[in-house]
Amino acid sequence: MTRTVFEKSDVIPLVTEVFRELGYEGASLSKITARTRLSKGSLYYFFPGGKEQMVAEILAHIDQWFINNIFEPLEKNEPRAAIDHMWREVDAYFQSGQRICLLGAFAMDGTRDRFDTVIRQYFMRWIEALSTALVRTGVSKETADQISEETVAGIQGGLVVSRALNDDSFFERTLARLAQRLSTYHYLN
Amino acid sequence: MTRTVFEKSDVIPLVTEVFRELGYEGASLSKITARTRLSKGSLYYFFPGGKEQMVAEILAHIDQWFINNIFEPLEKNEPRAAIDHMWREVDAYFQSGQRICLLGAFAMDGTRDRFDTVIRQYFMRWIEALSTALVRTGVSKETADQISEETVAGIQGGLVVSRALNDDSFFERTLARLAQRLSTYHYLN
DNA sequence: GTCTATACAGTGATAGAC
DNA sequence: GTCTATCACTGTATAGAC
Repeated sequence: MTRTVFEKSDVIPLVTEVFRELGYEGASLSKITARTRLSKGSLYYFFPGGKEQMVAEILAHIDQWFINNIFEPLEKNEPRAAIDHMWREVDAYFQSGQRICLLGAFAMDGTRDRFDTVIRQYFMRWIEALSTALVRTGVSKETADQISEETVAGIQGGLVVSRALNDDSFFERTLARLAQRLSTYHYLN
Repeated sequence: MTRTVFEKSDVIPLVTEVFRELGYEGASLSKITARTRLSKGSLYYFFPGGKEQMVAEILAHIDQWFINNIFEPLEKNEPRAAIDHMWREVDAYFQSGQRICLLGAFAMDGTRDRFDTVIRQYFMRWIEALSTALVRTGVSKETADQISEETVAGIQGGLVVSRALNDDSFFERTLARLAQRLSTYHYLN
């Protein structure tokens, strides 16, 4: 009889996948226990606040990952390199479209109201960080804002349609087109 | 004491709004009865198959609306006029971003598996209908497919981010940019 | 075609043993 | 830090009166 002992940092990725697959309301405690192999007791040990706390911590965790791996590089590093880096990270993170964006998905249903602030901040910072990088390549603020909005929305749309069609190649093509278009702006400068 | 008597065609739009706001799992029968002012008894009279049947009929209804108002015009009418018409209808239908796309939202969670076929067909037909119209303006098949994928994904992404930011103007800007970009293709021909 | 009453499974959450 | 047992409540669905 094996007994696995976890700490919270092990648990979060496990629970995250369940919410990603089933959504906030769809991820019932029994579904979560079944898929994580953790009992309700253990779950409430880590998250005394229940589902709401789980998701709050999951979203904070995802947000932090994007800050570290995408937003801050865009804000601070050499902009063209940071943009290239963003495309690689985005493709890897979303597993070529097989993984959805939890913050985007939660924006679409009643869950949004609960996690309003994190969701808004995440998208605002992504758009602003990308715009900042573009401005540093010499693109005008107005153009940079426009193309950043278009790019971030394009990624989300790619995830939606790719999943709707059940076709990973759709997401790949979308990323390639967006990256191509973005580069036509910053290569000019 | 007033008593309102409905037929199914009256009920579907009412129920649709509830699923749009709350998602499949979030829209419990008690939430639906509260918001539509119809009792469970009445609901099961119209939809003996329960929630699953409700959503199946809702999605079929939405799909049919898009076929009549957007897809068939794109496939049959003068292409540039049909594309202009599409932009107006899309903006009106999604109420400038305040209304989400149910088929897109359902693609993002566990609901997708239940309504797999309708969801896939809807997006495939939209992309193909738009591509067909573009080809008829003289754009090459390859370019038309590309720009159609980009446009449909862009609309979905606009809805996601607009709602995430809680900012209708984001959706409006997204539509304007996509329409502008699309026109640069078919105006050339 | 409307409704209320009811069944009973599944829900989030807690207590307490190990 | 793990678990099972149990709680009150909400979930979907049905029956039957009007």
